[in-house]
Amino acid sequence: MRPRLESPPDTKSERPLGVGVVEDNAITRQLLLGILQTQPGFECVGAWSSAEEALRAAPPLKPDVMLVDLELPGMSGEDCLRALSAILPGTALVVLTAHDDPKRVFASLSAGANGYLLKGATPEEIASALTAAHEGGAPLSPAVAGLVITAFLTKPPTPKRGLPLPSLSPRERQILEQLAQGKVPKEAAAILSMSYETVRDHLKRIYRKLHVRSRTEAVLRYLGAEAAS
Amino acid sequence: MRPRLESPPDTKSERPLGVGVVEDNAITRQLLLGILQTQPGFECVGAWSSAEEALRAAPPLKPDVMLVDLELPGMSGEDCLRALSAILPGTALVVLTAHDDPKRVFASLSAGANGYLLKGATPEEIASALTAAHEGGAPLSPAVAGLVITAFLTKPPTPKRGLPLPSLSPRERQILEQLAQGKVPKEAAAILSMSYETVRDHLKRIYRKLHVRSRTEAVLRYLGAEAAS
DNA sequence: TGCGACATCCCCCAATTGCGGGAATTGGCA
DNA sequence: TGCCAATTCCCGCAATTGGGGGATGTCGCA
Repeated sequence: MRPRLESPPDTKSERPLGVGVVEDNAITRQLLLGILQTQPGFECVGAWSSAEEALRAAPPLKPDVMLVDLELPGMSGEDCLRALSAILPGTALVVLTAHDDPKRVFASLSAGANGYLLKGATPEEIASALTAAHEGGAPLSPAVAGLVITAFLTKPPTPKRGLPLPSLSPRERQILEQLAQGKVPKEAAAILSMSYETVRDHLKRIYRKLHVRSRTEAVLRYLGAEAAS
Repeated sequence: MRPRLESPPDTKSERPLGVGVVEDNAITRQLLLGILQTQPGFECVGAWSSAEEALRAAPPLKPDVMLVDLELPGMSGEDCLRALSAILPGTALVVLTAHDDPKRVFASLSAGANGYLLKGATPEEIASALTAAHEGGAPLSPAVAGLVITAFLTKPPTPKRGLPLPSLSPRERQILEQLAQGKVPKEAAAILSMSYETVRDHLKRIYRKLHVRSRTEAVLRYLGAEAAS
């Protein structure tokens, strides 16, 4: 699990929030520093261009909040988050990245991120996100929150797949797996980075091999349900 | 998965967002209307003081977004959300309430809410939340997002779905049952002795109620709810 | 007596799906 | 080296699907 910031705010109000920044792009880093100076109530205690540097220098500074980019050279952003949350349990971690890839979002959140913002957030949004994170909240960009909610509401199907499913090639299995997640062929194509036509092609073969004639039936077979026919 | 809000923004950046408000407290309602007038790009198409009134008057107005309070006289806010999302599938629903009770948050989200704001949000936050919701995002107040994330990360095995197929009429269940057996709509119609058109008609309603957009997804939801217990 | 929920059926339309071809590439394997 | 399975993509076509309207009839409730 993940310790969502044990130490609530208690100290709030007066003293400015100590913020640490981990961002490899110099331009962006400067931009963030500028925002922190502009928005009232923040004080940048440090800015680093790599996870390694931040891990070395941040601990003694004990920032209240850290803004972490995910695209870092060397150690990955997720590993950086994991390490930071272990070393600085009282520090809120807010991811700021251009990606809204579900994988990275979930990886970051389970690595200890308290918030997740997409680049494009306004200075005001970044500021209130930092404050909210420090106060125990989880500031998420709407697009990211949508992913989390969807994932949250989409859990029912007992994941006991991996059953027999004879003669299905690995690629065919991957596609079936997506359909079993409720995706439509077009989405599956995008997710697996292949042409929509190719997915349709694999589907033809899947149907023949499983002796079914619709997506729904194929998924039922895949989930091990006993579909009549 | 809910495939939150299928219809992305048709890209209508110019036209102001049509907003509907459901809030029983007159003071708060006026306050919201004032905010909508102050913030650029919004146009209030209606404000109602109860779920019943909103359900009666809103449909023909087809608001782009609706701000819904949870504390309503008569029909509960959650039921109101469920009904609205069924009747106005293209309308984004944003909850605005003082409660951050996990139960209500989850009930609202699985009832079809696209966003969830806590009272105390600033006019700017409300405005950007409405826009984000209309664009397919899920604006959540940080405190609410924290609940969702925690719930998401704290449930490896039994997810515990929201509700066991909310408000499906008996006939609708029979049809879903057939589809879950692998039948195609035509066969289901024959088995249940009704017109193919009627089955299609029920399907439309089932999709709306379950927030899905394909037979496969509906069956997955059905099976997931069955596996409950 | 009117209203709302349910159920039944119909029409239309655009998009998707299922299914039949064809074709090129890759990597084993005999 | 030739064959084959797996993958990738495209074209076309008929049927199905998802969604938008309507319209009718029953039933229970106010």
